[in-house]
Amino acid sequence: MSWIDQFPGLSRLPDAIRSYLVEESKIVTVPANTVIFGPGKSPENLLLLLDGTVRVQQTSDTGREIVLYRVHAGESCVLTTACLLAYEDYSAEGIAETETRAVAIPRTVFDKLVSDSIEFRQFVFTAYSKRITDLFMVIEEIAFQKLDIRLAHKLIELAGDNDTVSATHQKLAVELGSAREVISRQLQEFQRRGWIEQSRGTIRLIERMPLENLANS
Amino acid sequence: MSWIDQFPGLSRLPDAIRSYLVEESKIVTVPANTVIFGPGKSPENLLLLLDGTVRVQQTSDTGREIVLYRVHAGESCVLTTACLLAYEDYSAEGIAETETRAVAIPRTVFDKLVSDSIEFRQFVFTAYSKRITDLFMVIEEIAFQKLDIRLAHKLIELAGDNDTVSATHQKLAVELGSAREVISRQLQEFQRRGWIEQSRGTIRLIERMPLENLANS
DNA sequence: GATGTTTGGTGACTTCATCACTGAAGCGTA
DNA sequence: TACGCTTCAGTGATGAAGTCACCAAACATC
Repeated sequence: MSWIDQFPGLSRLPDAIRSYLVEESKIVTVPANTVIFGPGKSPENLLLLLDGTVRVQQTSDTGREIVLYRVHAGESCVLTTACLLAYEDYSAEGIAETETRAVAIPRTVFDKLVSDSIEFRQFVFTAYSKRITDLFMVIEEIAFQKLDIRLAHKLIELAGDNDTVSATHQKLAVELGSAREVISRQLQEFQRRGWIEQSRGTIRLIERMPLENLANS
Repeated sequence: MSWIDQFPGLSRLPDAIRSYLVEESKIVTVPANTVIFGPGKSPENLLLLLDGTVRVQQTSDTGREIVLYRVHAGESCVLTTACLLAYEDYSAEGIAETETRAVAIPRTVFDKLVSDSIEFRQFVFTAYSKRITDLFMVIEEIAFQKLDIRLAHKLIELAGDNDTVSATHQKLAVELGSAREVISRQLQEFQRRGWIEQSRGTIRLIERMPLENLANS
Protein backbone atom coordinates (compact mmCIF):
# COMPACT_ATOMS: atom_id res chain seq x y z
CA MET A 1 0.00 0.00 0.00
CA SER A 2 1.34 3.38 -1.04
CA TRP A 3 1.26 6.60 0.96
CA ILE A 4 -0.87 8.02 -1.84
CA ASP A 5 -3.92 6.34 -0.38
CA GLN A 6 -3.72 8.67 2.58
CA PHE A 7 -4.72 11.50 0.23
CA PRO A 8 -8.24 11.07 -1.10
CA GLY A 9 -7.65 13.73 -3.73
CA LEU A 10 -4.79 11.74 -5.21
CA SER A 11 -6.38 8.31 -5.24
CA ARG A 12 -7.85 8.84 -8.67
CA LEU A 13 -4.56 9.63 -10.36
CA PRO A 14 -3.93 7.53 -13.47
CA ASP A 15 -1.38 4.78 -12.92
CA ALA A 16 1.35 6.44 -14.96
CA ILE A 17 1.11 9.72 -13.04
CA ARG A 18 0.82 7.82 -9.82
CA SER A 19 4.02 5.90 -10.25
CA TYR A 20 5.81 8.99 -11.52
CA LEU A 21 4.83 10.81 -8.37
CA VAL A 22 5.91 7.98 -6.09
CA GLU A 23 9.13 7.63 -8.04
CA GLU A 24 10.17 11.27 -7.99
CA SER A 25 9.21 12.24 -4.48
CA LYS A 26 10.80 11.11 -1.31
CA ILE A 27 9.72 10.70 2.24
CA VAL A 28 11.37 12.92 4.81
CA THR A 29 11.18 13.03 8.57
CA VAL A 30 11.85 16.08 10.68
CA PRO A 31 12.02 16.28 14.46
CA ALA A 32 9.62 18.34 16.56
CA ASN A 33 10.07 22.10 16.54
CA THR A 34 11.90 22.19 13.23
CA VAL A 35 11.37 25.38 11.26
CA ILE A 36 10.31 24.02 7.88
CA PHE A 37 10.05 27.35 6.13
CA GLY A 38 10.20 30.95 7.17
CA PRO A 39 11.70 34.34 6.41
CA GLY A 40 14.89 33.66 4.49
CA LYS A 41 14.15 29.97 4.27
CA SER A 42 11.83 29.31 1.38
CA PRO A 43 10.70 25.74 0.98
CA GLU A 44 12.25 23.67 -1.77
CA ASN A 45 9.44 21.17 -2.00
CA LEU A 46 5.74 20.78 -1.75
CA LEU A 47 5.10 18.78 1.41
CA LEU A 48 2.29 16.29 1.89
CA LEU A 49 2.02 15.42 5.55
CA LEU A 50 1.86 11.75 6.50
CA ASP A 51 2.22 12.20 10.25
CA GLY A 52 2.40 15.09 12.65
CA THR A 53 1.24 18.66 12.25
CA VAL A 54 2.79 21.86 10.99
CA ARG A 55 1.90 25.16 12.60
CA VAL A 56 2.01 28.20 10.37
CA GLN A 57 2.33 31.46 12.25
CA GLN A 58 3.37 35.01 11.82
CA THR A 59 5.44 37.32 13.97
CA SER A 60 4.96 41.08 13.93
CA ASP A 61 7.67 43.72 14.18
CA THR A 62 6.74 44.26 17.80
CA GLY A 63 7.30 40.59 18.59
CA ARG A 64 3.70 39.55 18.93
CA GLU A 65 2.72 36.34 17.21
CA ILE A 66 -0.40 34.70 15.84
CA VAL A 67 -1.15 31.22 14.56
CA LEU A 68 -2.60 31.38 11.04
CA TYR A 69 -3.48 27.75 10.49
CA ARG A 70 -2.28 24.19 10.94
CA VAL A 71 -1.48 21.55 8.37
CA HIS A 72 -2.53 18.11 9.55
CA ALA A 73 -1.69 14.61 8.37
CA GLY A 74 -3.35 14.01 5.02
CA GLU A 75 -3.05 17.66 4.01
CA SER A 76 -0.51 19.65 2.08
CA CYS A 77 1.46 22.85 2.48
CA VAL A 78 0.16 24.30 -0.78
CA LEU A 79 0.27 27.93 0.17
CA THR A 80 4.01 27.68 0.34
CA THR A 81 4.12 26.57 -3.29
CA ALA A 82 2.76 29.94 -4.32
CA CYS A 83 5.06 31.78 -2.03
CA LEU A 84 8.04 29.75 -3.11
CA LEU A 85 7.37 30.50 -6.73
CA ALA A 86 7.26 34.23 -6.36
CA TYR A 87 7.35 36.71 -3.52
CA GLU A 88 10.23 35.66 -1.37
CA ASP A 89 9.67 38.09 1.45
CA TYR A 90 7.43 35.61 3.11
CA SER A 91 6.74 36.78 6.60
CA ALA A 92 5.06 33.63 7.88
CA GLU A 93 6.88 30.57 9.15
CA GLY A 94 6.00 26.90 9.35
CA ILE A 95 7.05 24.84 12.34
CA ALA A 96 6.69 21.10 12.89
CA GLU A 97 4.83 20.78 16.16
CA THR A 98 5.64 17.11 16.58
CA GLU A 99 7.99 14.78 14.79
CA THR A 100 6.66 14.94 11.28
CA ARG A 101 6.83 12.60 8.33
CA ALA A 102 6.02 14.02 4.93
CA VAL A 103 6.28 13.39 1.21
CA ALA A 104 8.48 15.98 -0.46
CA ILE A 105 7.64 16.79 -4.05
CA PRO A 106 10.35 18.83 -5.80
CA ARG A 107 9.37 22.01 -7.56
CA THR A 108 9.97 20.62 -11.04
CA VAL A 109 7.96 17.49 -10.36
CA PHE A 110 5.15 19.59 -8.94
CA ASP A 111 5.13 21.67 -12.09
CA LYS A 112 5.05 18.62 -14.33
CA LEU A 113 2.22 17.06 -12.37
CA VAL A 114 0.17 20.25 -12.55
CA SER A 115 0.78 20.24 -16.27
CA ASP A 116 0.00 16.59 -16.92
CA SER A 117 -2.85 15.67 -14.63
CA ILE A 118 -6.24 17.26 -14.23
CA GLU A 119 -6.68 15.22 -11.07
CA PHE A 120 -3.54 16.69 -9.57
CA ARG A 121 -4.64 20.18 -10.55
CA GLN A 122 -7.90 19.60 -8.76
CA PHE A 123 -6.03 18.34 -5.72
CA VAL A 124 -3.88 21.46 -5.66
CA PHE A 125 -6.65 23.98 -6.18
CA THR A 126 -8.91 22.28 -3.67
CA ALA A 127 -6.13 22.50 -1.12
CA TYR A 128 -5.68 26.17 -1.93
CA SER A 129 -9.34 26.73 -1.50
CA LYS A 130 -9.43 25.20 1.94
CA ARG A 131 -6.47 27.22 3.14
CA ILE A 132 -7.79 30.48 1.80
CA THR A 133 -11.16 29.85 3.35
CA ASP A 134 -9.32 29.22 6.61
CA LEU A 135 -7.52 32.53 6.29
CA PHE A 136 -10.77 34.35 5.69
CA MET A 137 -12.19 32.77 8.81
CA VAL A 138 -9.14 33.81 10.81
CA ILE A 139 -9.59 37.39 9.65
CA GLU A 140 -13.26 37.37 10.53
CA GLU A 141 -12.56 35.94 13.96
CA ILE A 142 -9.81 38.37 14.82
CA ALA A 143 -11.75 41.33 13.59
CA PHE A 144 -15.21 40.58 14.91
CA GLN A 145 -15.41 37.76 17.40
CA LYS A 146 -15.22 38.30 21.11
CA LEU A 147 -12.28 36.78 22.85
CA ASP A 148 -14.15 34.59 25.33
CA ILE A 149 -15.90 32.87 22.43
CA ARG A 150 -12.66 32.37 20.54
CA LEU A 151 -10.91 31.05 23.63
CA ALA A 152 -13.68 28.57 24.40
CA HIS A 153 -13.50 27.43 20.80
CA LYS A 154 -9.76 26.97 20.93
CA LEU A 155 -9.85 25.06 24.22
CA ILE A 156 -12.32 22.56 22.80
CA GLU A 157 -10.28 22.25 19.61
CA LEU A 158 -7.05 21.62 21.48
CA ALA A 159 -8.59 19.30 24.07
CA GLY A 160 -9.62 16.63 21.60
CA ASP A 161 -11.14 13.74 23.53
CA ASN A 162 -9.12 13.58 26.68
CA ASP A 163 -10.37 16.81 28.27
CA THR A 164 -6.96 18.25 28.98
CA VAL A 165 -5.08 20.97 27.15
CA SER A 166 -1.34 21.15 27.56
CA ALA A 167 -0.48 24.75 26.88
CA THR A 168 0.77 27.76 28.74
CA HIS A 169 -1.28 30.92 28.80
CA GLN A 170 1.35 32.47 26.56
CA LYS A 171 0.88 29.74 23.94
CA LEU A 172 -2.85 30.22 23.98
CA ALA A 173 -2.36 33.95 23.56
CA VAL A 174 -0.31 33.29 20.43
CA GLU A 175 -2.99 30.95 19.12
CA LEU A 176 -5.47 33.80 19.28
CA GLY A 177 -3.18 36.73 18.57
CA SER A 178 -3.91 38.14 21.99
CA ALA A 179 -1.89 38.90 25.14
CA ARG A 180 -1.06 36.55 27.96
CA GLU A 181 -2.64 38.66 30.70
CA VAL A 182 -5.90 38.77 28.79
CA ILE A 183 -5.95 35.00 28.44
CA SER A 184 -5.07 34.53 32.11
CA ARG A 185 -7.97 36.68 33.22
CA GLN A 186 -10.38 34.98 30.85
CA LEU A 187 -9.31 31.54 32.04
CA GLN A 188 -9.80 32.67 35.63
CA GLU A 189 -13.34 33.60 34.72
CA PHE A 190 -13.93 30.15 33.19
CA GLN A 191 -12.46 28.60 36.31
CA ARG A 192 -14.63 30.74 38.58
CA ARG A 193 -17.64 29.38 36.75
CA GLY A 194 -16.41 25.82 37.30
CA TRP A 195 -15.91 25.07 33.62
CA ILE A 196 -12.19 24.35 33.84
CA GLU A 197 -9.44 23.58 36.32
CA GLN A 198 -5.95 24.93 35.93
CA SER A 199 -2.51 23.86 36.89
CA ARG A 200 0.83 25.04 35.63
CA GLY A 201 0.95 24.34 31.91
CA THR A 202 -2.30 22.40 31.67
CA ILE A 203 -6.00 23.10 31.64
CA ARG A 204 -8.60 20.45 32.38
CA LEU A 205 -12.07 20.83 30.95
CA ILE A 206 -14.60 20.04 33.68
CA GLU A 207 -17.80 21.08 31.96
CA ARG A 208 -17.71 20.98 28.20
CA MET A 209 -21.34 21.90 27.64
CA PRO A 210 -21.27 25.54 28.72
CA LEU A 211 -17.95 25.97 26.91
CA GLU A 212 -19.47 24.64 23.73
CA ASN A 213 -22.52 26.80 24.15
CA LEU A 214 -20.30 29.83 24.47
CA ALA A 215 -18.20 28.79 21.49
CA ASN A 216 -21.28 28.48 19.28
CA SER A 217 -22.98 31.73 20.21
CA MET B 1 -2.36 45.74 -29.89
CA SER B 2 -3.92 43.08 -27.73
CA TRP B 3 -5.12 43.40 -24.15
CA ILE B 4 -2.54 40.78 -23.28
CA ASP B 5 0.17 43.41 -23.22
CA GLN B 6 -1.44 44.95 -20.17
CA PHE B 7 -0.36 41.85 -18.25
CA PRO B 8 3.41 41.58 -17.98
CA GLY B 9 3.15 38.00 -16.79
CA LEU B 10 1.37 36.98 -19.98
CA SER B 11 3.57 38.80 -22.49
CA ARG B 12 5.90 35.84 -22.78
CA LEU B 13 3.23 33.36 -23.76
CA PRO B 14 4.05 31.40 -26.92
CA ASP B 15 2.09 32.58 -29.95
CA ALA B 16 -0.12 29.51 -30.10
CA ILE B 17 -1.19 29.81 -26.47
CA ARG B 18 -1.56 33.52 -26.85
CA SER B 19 -3.98 33.33 -29.72
CA TYR B 20 -5.88 30.50 -28.06
CA LEU B 21 -6.33 32.67 -25.00
CA VAL B 22 -7.46 35.68 -27.01
CA GLU B 23 -9.77 33.47 -29.06
CA GLU B 24 -11.49 31.70 -26.19
CA SER B 25 -11.92 34.56 -23.76
CA LYS B 26 -14.16 37.52 -24.09
CA ILE B 27 -14.18 41.04 -22.81
CA VAL B 28 -16.97 41.97 -20.46
CA THR B 29 -18.01 45.28 -18.94
CA VAL B 30 -19.92 45.65 -15.70
CA PRO B 31 -21.31 48.85 -14.21
CA ALA B 32 -20.18 50.27 -10.88
CA ASN B 33 -21.36 48.51 -7.72
CA THR B 34 -22.03 45.20 -9.45
CA VAL B 35 -21.57 42.19 -7.20
CA ILE B 36 -19.24 40.05 -9.29
CA PHE B 37 -19.15 37.11 -6.93
CA GLY B 38 -20.35 36.40 -3.45
CA PRO B 39 -22.21 33.95 -1.25
CA GLY B 40 -24.39 31.91 -3.55
CA LYS B 41 -22.89 33.48 -6.62
CA SER B 42 -19.69 31.72 -7.50
CA PRO B 43 -17.78 33.16 -10.43
CA GLU B 44 -17.94 31.31 -13.74
CA ASN B 45 -14.75 32.79 -15.10
CA LEU B 46 -11.31 33.93 -14.16
CA LEU B 47 -11.32 37.69 -14.56
CA LEU B 48 -8.35 39.76 -15.66
CA LEU B 49 -9.07 43.42 -15.01
CA LEU B 50 -8.46 45.88 -17.82
CA ASP B 51 -10.07 48.92 -16.19
CA GLY B 52 -11.62 49.70 -12.84
CA THR B 53 -11.13 48.04 -9.49
CA VAL B 54 -12.83 45.24 -7.64
CA ARG B 55 -13.19 45.40 -3.89
CA VAL B 56 -13.20 42.07 -2.06
CA GLN B 57 -14.77 42.23 1.35
CA GLN B 58 -16.32 40.07 3.97
CA THR B 59 -19.39 40.51 6.12
CA SER B 60 -19.73 38.92 9.53
CA ASP B 61 -22.86 37.43 11.03
CA THR B 62 -23.27 40.54 13.14
CA GLY B 63 -23.29 42.73 10.05
CA ARG B 64 -19.86 44.23 10.41
CA GLU B 65 -17.71 44.34 7.30
CA ILE B 66 -14.06 44.50 6.38
CA VAL B 67 -12.23 45.07 3.11
CA LEU B 68 -9.80 42.20 2.44
CA TYR B 69 -8.06 43.50 -0.67
CA ARG B 70 -8.59 45.21 -3.99
CA VAL B 71 -7.98 43.93 -7.50
CA HIS B 72 -6.68 46.68 -9.75
CA ALA B 73 -6.37 47.00 -13.52
CA GLY B 74 -3.63 44.67 -14.72
CA GLU B 75 -4.35 42.14 -11.99
CA SER B 76 -6.51 39.05 -11.76
CA CYS B 77 -9.13 37.60 -9.44
CA VAL B 78 -7.18 34.36 -8.96
CA LEU B 79 -8.33 33.57 -5.46
CA THR B 80 -11.79 33.09 -6.83
CA THR B 81 -10.52 30.36 -9.14
CA ALA B 82 -9.63 28.26 -6.14
CA CYS B 83 -12.87 28.99 -4.44
CA LEU B 84 -14.88 28.33 -7.55
CA LEU B 85 -13.26 24.95 -7.97
CA ALA B 86 -14.06 23.69 -4.53
CA TYR B 87 -15.57 25.12 -1.40
CA GLU B 88 -18.69 26.87 -2.48
CA ASP B 89 -19.53 28.41 0.85
CA TYR B 90 -17.47 31.39 0.01
CA SER B 91 -18.18 34.07 2.52
CA ALA B 92 -16.36 36.91 0.79
CA GLU B 93 -17.83 38.98 -1.99
CA GLY B 94 -16.32 40.95 -4.87
CA ILE B 95 -17.82 44.26 -5.91
CA ALA B 96 -16.89 46.44 -8.87
CA GLU B 97 -16.11 49.82 -7.35
CA THR B 98 -16.25 51.62 -10.68
CA GLU B 99 -17.39 50.61 -14.12
CA THR B 100 -15.08 47.72 -14.83
CA ARG B 101 -13.82 46.12 -18.01
CA ALA B 102 -12.30 42.67 -17.77
CA VAL B 103 -11.24 39.63 -19.73
CA ALA B 104 -13.29 36.60 -18.79
CA ILE B 105 -11.52 33.25 -19.11
CA PRO B 106 -13.91 30.30 -18.82
CA ARG B 107 -13.11 27.55 -16.38
CA THR B 108 -12.27 24.99 -19.04
CA VAL B 109 -9.97 27.38 -20.88
CA PHE B 110 -8.26 28.26 -17.63
CA ASP B 111 -7.66 24.60 -16.96
CA LYS B 112 -6.26 23.98 -20.41
CA LEU B 113 -3.93 26.97 -20.15
CA VAL B 114 -2.63 25.83 -16.78
CA SER B 115 -2.00 22.46 -18.33
CA ASP B 116 -0.32 23.63 -21.52
CA SER B 117 1.77 26.62 -20.58
CA ILE B 118 4.45 26.97 -17.96
CA GLU B 119 4.28 30.72 -18.44
CA PHE B 120 0.59 30.74 -17.62
CA ARG B 121 1.21 28.59 -14.56
CA GLN B 122 3.78 31.08 -13.38
CA PHE B 123 1.34 33.90 -13.97
CA VAL B 124 -1.31 32.15 -11.91
CA PHE B 125 0.91 31.17 -9.03
CA THR B 126 2.55 34.58 -8.87
CA ALA B 127 -0.88 36.16 -8.63
CA TYR B 128 -1.80 33.74 -5.86
CA SER B 129 1.36 34.61 -4.04
CA LYS B 130 0.66 38.33 -4.09
CA ARG B 131 -2.87 37.89 -2.83
CA ILE B 132 -1.91 35.56 -0.05
CA THR B 133 0.85 37.89 1.04
CA ASP B 134 -1.76 40.65 1.10
CA LEU B 135 -4.01 38.54 3.29
CA PHE B 136 -1.17 37.87 5.69
CA MET B 137 -0.54 41.61 5.91
CA VAL B 138 -4.20 42.26 6.59
CA ILE B 139 -4.15 39.76 9.44
CA GLU B 140 -1.04 41.30 10.91
CA GLU B 141 -2.49 44.79 10.71
CA ILE B 142 -5.81 43.89 12.27
CA ALA B 143 -4.22 41.89 15.02
CA PHE B 144 -1.29 44.07 15.95
CA GLN B 145 -1.34 47.57 14.49
CA LYS B 146 -2.85 50.53 16.28
CA LEU B 147 -5.82 52.12 14.65
CA ASP B 148 -4.42 55.64 14.26
CA ILE B 149 -1.51 54.22 12.29
CA ARG B 150 -3.77 52.13 10.09
CA LEU B 151 -6.09 55.06 9.48
CA ALA B 152 -3.26 57.40 8.52
CA HIS B 153 -2.01 54.72 6.16
CA LYS B 154 -5.41 54.27 4.59
CA LEU B 155 -5.97 58.01 4.14
CA ILE B 156 -2.69 58.37 2.27
CA GLU B 157 -3.47 55.32 0.18
CA LEU B 158 -6.92 56.56 -0.77
CA ALA B 159 -5.83 60.16 -1.34
CA GLY B 160 -3.51 59.38 -4.23
CA ASP B 161 -2.11 62.66 -5.58
CA ASN B 162 -4.94 65.09 -5.18
CA ASP B 163 -5.01 65.32 -1.38
CA THR B 164 -8.70 64.60 -1.01
CA VAL B 165 -10.42 61.43 0.07
CA SER B 166 -14.05 60.95 -0.88
CA ALA B 167 -15.38 58.59 1.73
CA THR B 168 -17.78 58.64 4.61
CA HIS B 169 -16.60 57.71 8.07
CA GLN B 170 -18.64 54.54 7.73
CA LYS B 171 -16.78 53.55 4.56
CA LEU B 172 -13.44 54.11 6.24
CA ALA B 173 -14.57 52.00 9.17
CA VAL B 174 -15.31 49.13 6.78
CA GLU B 175 -11.92 49.55 5.15
CA LEU B 176 -10.28 48.94 8.50
CA GLY B 177 -12.79 46.56 10.04
CA SER B 178 -13.53 49.09 12.75
CA ALA B 179 -16.58 51.08 13.88
CA ARG B 180 -17.76 54.43 12.57
CA GLU B 181 -17.64 56.22 15.92
CA VAL B 182 -14.05 55.19 16.43
CA ILE B 183 -13.08 56.54 13.02
CA SER B 184 -14.97 59.76 13.66
CA ARG B 185 -13.13 60.39 16.89
CA GLN B 186 -9.77 59.55 15.38
CA LEU B 187 -10.38 61.90 12.45
CA GLN B 188 -11.34 64.63 14.90
CA GLU B 189 -7.99 64.16 16.56
CA PHE B 190 -6.20 64.44 13.19
CA GLN B 191 -8.23 67.58 12.48
CA ARG B 192 -7.42 69.05 15.88
CA ARG B 193 -3.76 68.67 15.04
CA GLY B 194 -4.31 70.46 11.74
CA TRP B 195 -3.42 67.46 9.58
CA ILE B 196 -6.77 67.21 7.81
CA GLU B 197 -9.92 69.18 7.10
CA GLN B 198 -13.30 67.53 6.97
CA SER B 199 -16.55 68.15 5.25
CA ARG B 200 -19.48 65.86 4.70
CA GLY B 201 -18.25 62.88 2.72
CA THR B 202 -14.74 64.17 2.03
CA ILE B 203 -11.47 64.59 3.86
CA ARG B 204 -8.74 66.94 2.68
CA LEU B 205 -5.17 66.21 3.65
CA ILE B 206 -3.55 69.47 4.79
CA GLU B 207 -0.26 68.17 6.12
CA ARG B 208 0.89 64.89 4.65
CA MET B 209 4.20 64.73 6.44
CA PRO B 210 3.01 64.05 9.99
CA LEU B 211 0.44 61.63 8.61
CA GLU B 212 3.14 59.73 6.79
CA ASN B 213 5.35 59.76 9.84
CA LEU B 214 2.54 58.27 11.85
CA ALA B 215 1.79 55.69 9.16
CA ASN B 216 5.42 54.53 9.11
CA SER B 217 5.99 54.28 12.83
C1' DG C 1 18.84 24.00 50.03
C1' DA C 2 20.25 28.14 47.14
C1' DT C 3 19.60 30.02 42.72
C1' DG C 4 17.68 31.15 38.37
C1' DT C 5 13.98 30.52 34.99
C1' DT C 6 9.40 29.83 33.56
C1' DT C 7 4.78 30.53 34.36
C1' DG C 8 0.89 32.80 36.22
C1' DG C 9 -1.55 36.77 39.00
C1' DT C 10 -2.63 41.67 39.72
C1' DG C 11 -3.62 46.76 39.49
C1' DA C 12 -3.57 50.92 36.86
C1' DC C 13 -4.15 52.81 32.62
C1' DT C 14 -5.07 53.27 27.48
C1' DT C 15 -7.33 52.03 23.39
C1' DC C 16 -11.13 50.29 20.97
C1' DA C 17 -16.02 48.67 20.43
C1' DT C 18 -20.76 49.24 21.52
C1' DC C 19 -25.11 51.48 22.52
C1' DA C 20 -28.27 55.02 22.55
C1' DC C 21 -29.11 59.24 21.24
C1' DT C 22 -28.66 64.06 19.08
C1' DG C 23 -27.99 67.20 15.50
C1' DA C 24 -26.55 68.84 11.02
C1' DA C 25 -26.26 68.55 5.84
C1' DG C 26 -28.12 67.49 1.66
C1' DC C 27 -32.10 66.29 -1.40
C1' DG C 28 -36.59 65.90 -3.35
C1' DT C 29 -40.92 67.79 -3.97
C1' DA C 30 -45.06 69.99 -3.26
C1' DT D 1 -38.82 78.17 -0.37
C1' DA D 2 -40.30 75.54 3.08
C1' DC D 3 -41.16 70.89 4.60
C1' DG D 4 -39.92 66.30 5.51
C1' DC D 5 -36.83 62.47 4.74
C1' DT D 6 -32.50 60.33 4.53
C1' DT D 7 -27.73 60.13 5.17
C1' DC D 8 -23.85 61.48 7.74
C1' DA D 9 -21.38 62.97 11.75
C1' DG D 10 -20.80 64.07 16.98
C1' DT D 11 -21.12 62.63 21.93
C1' DG D 12 -21.26 60.45 26.54
C1' DA D 13 -21.40 56.30 29.09
C1' DT D 14 -19.98 51.72 29.55
C1' DG D 15 -17.61 47.38 28.72
C1' DA D 16 -14.00 44.57 26.50
C1' DA D 17 -9.32 44.06 25.30
C1' DG D 18 -4.38 45.36 25.17
C1' DT D 19 -0.27 47.34 27.70
C1' DC D 20 2.94 48.08 31.36
C1' DA D 21 5.20 47.24 35.51
C1' DC D 22 5.69 44.33 38.93
C1' DC D 23 5.24 40.25 42.14
C1' DA D 24 4.81 35.39 43.54
C1' DA D 25 4.54 30.62 42.92
C1' DA D 26 6.21 26.40 40.53
C1' DC D 27 9.80 24.12 38.60
C1' DA D 28 14.71 23.10 37.16
C1' DT D 29 19.61 23.00 38.11
C1' DC D 30 23.41 22.83 40.52
